[in-house]
Amino acid sequence: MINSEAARIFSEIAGMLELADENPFRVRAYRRAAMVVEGHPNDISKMSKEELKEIPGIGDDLASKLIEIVQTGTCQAYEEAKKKIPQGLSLLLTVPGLGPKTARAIYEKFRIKDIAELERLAREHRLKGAVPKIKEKTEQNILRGIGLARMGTGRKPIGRVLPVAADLINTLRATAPVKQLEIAGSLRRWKETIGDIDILATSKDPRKVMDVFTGLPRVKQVIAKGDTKSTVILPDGIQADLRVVEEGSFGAALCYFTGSKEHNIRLREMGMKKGLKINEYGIFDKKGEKTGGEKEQDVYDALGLPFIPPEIREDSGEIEAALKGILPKLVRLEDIKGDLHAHTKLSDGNYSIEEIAQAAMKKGWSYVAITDHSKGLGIARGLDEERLLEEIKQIDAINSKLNKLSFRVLKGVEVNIRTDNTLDLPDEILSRLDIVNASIHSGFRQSKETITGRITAAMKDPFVTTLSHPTGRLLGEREAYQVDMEEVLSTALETGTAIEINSFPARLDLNDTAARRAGDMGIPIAINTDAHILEHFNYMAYGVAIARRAWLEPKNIANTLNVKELIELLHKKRLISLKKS
DNA sequence: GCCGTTTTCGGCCCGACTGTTTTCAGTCG
Repeated sequence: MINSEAARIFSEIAGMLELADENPFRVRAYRRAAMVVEGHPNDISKMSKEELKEIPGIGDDLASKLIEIVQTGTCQAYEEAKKKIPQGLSLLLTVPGLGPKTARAIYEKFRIKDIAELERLAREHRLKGAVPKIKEKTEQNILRGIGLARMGTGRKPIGRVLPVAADLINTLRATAPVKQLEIAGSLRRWKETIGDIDILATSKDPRKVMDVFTGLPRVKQVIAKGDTKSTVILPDGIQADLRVVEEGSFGAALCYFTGSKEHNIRLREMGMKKGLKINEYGIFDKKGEKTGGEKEQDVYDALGLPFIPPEIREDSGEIEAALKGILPKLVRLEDIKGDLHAHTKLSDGNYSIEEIAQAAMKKGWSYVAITDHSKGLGIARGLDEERLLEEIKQIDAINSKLNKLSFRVLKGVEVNIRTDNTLDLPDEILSRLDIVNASIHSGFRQSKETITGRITAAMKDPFVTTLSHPTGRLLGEREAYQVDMEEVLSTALETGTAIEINSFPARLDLNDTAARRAGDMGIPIAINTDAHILEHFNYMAYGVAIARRAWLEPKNIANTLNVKELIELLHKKRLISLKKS
């Protein structure tokens, strides 16, 4: 995706300008541009200069640079900055706790080539004394920063962080003298990866809360401990911040610490124009009198805005929509009526069709699709024609038993898209199924054209109802395969094929930006769990969160429909192809 | 570098914590 590439270039330019001691506001302009380009729902390579300039934070100059990047893959300013700033110096910035000032001071003295060299210098205490303002403690901090960087304190998939955070919240609620306690930060916004856990609390005894927090047995390291704010490292290198505020400030602080930073800056700027000062302590009028801040809604009320759900606080149009009163009515977990992607023990799942049906009913759903793998996926004991026909019979039998319960098991398959563009099972079998999820499980390294060709060919099959995990990525494990998302989406629209948001925490595929694009185009989205064991049905919350981040409403989501409407929608393409032939 | 019914120039969010300092700079969020 060219957007993330352009964002990377801008972000690197920002870092290099900072090292060159450039105007900090110029640095900020590049940083802001990097974020808005990264999060922009449209493909920038398809936008004109005028359209680019419409994006907040992109002016004449940066619009030209974006065009340059689209056309040449890089831009003059980036290449020149790279020539000016030595690589060793840029590398220093990757160490947490080392900022531009210190990095430059160290570099000027030692001309470091890599991090290993920095580590050696710090370990041998050769920084202390040689570089101003570096003493023992700073050397230790540098070594710790290097360690953290190696451990990967980078962003982690939300699926790994959320359970840790939930556990932490429960413990604090039980053991610390807190009144209110909430998760804030990117976790509250359900970003797909999380940098650290932000927790906000109110308490009559903040110091005691700090003591309890930093003293928890699971805390591996205390990075900072103050009267109202502390930072610790938990197992797996997960960082957690806890902050205690006054009760009257809780709402303002919750808003502030939920972010995003860009969203907050917009709110503060709007406040300034109204003569209000908004910070984490509250809302203050011209005289400096506090006018609110106990509830999060106070902040939005002061600005004349409706409440904006945390998932869309990214300054990607939500403030404009709120001003116009056209915020989306985001889909909720309780809007979901069923799951269209689940595996039984006939392929690589662990439970029977009946057990899955029972678990789905317990969730309050009215249908579940059984979609075992097809034969090509030998490793998952994929089903051939014969075994699939047998499974269909079983489902028919179970449905006749369930008839009275107004619950339906849908007959389905997750059919492999083979490397030669064909599907793993013939149409005559697929035509007997309610749900046909097509997906790629091989040839991940093929060219963009080849993969895109395989996917679009599959969607042109009249019996394929859904494209599953469209990019094949596994967060933190495997990159997405190369695929022309724009072409995939337009083919989905033309053929009437739904696209999946796979809720598996390591997948979250489609991601939020692509899903938003798909929703804008009017493509039906299926939020599926891809369950292999019964507990996986709980992952639906992750998929719904991605859909919310993508601004999707119930009407965008196929599995908010009842079973009759659902089948009508997904089988429309079958009827059209019948008429043609 | 961006942005503007107060401005086309002069602003740009701002507070907590740490470490090296005797009053503050650097980093982070």
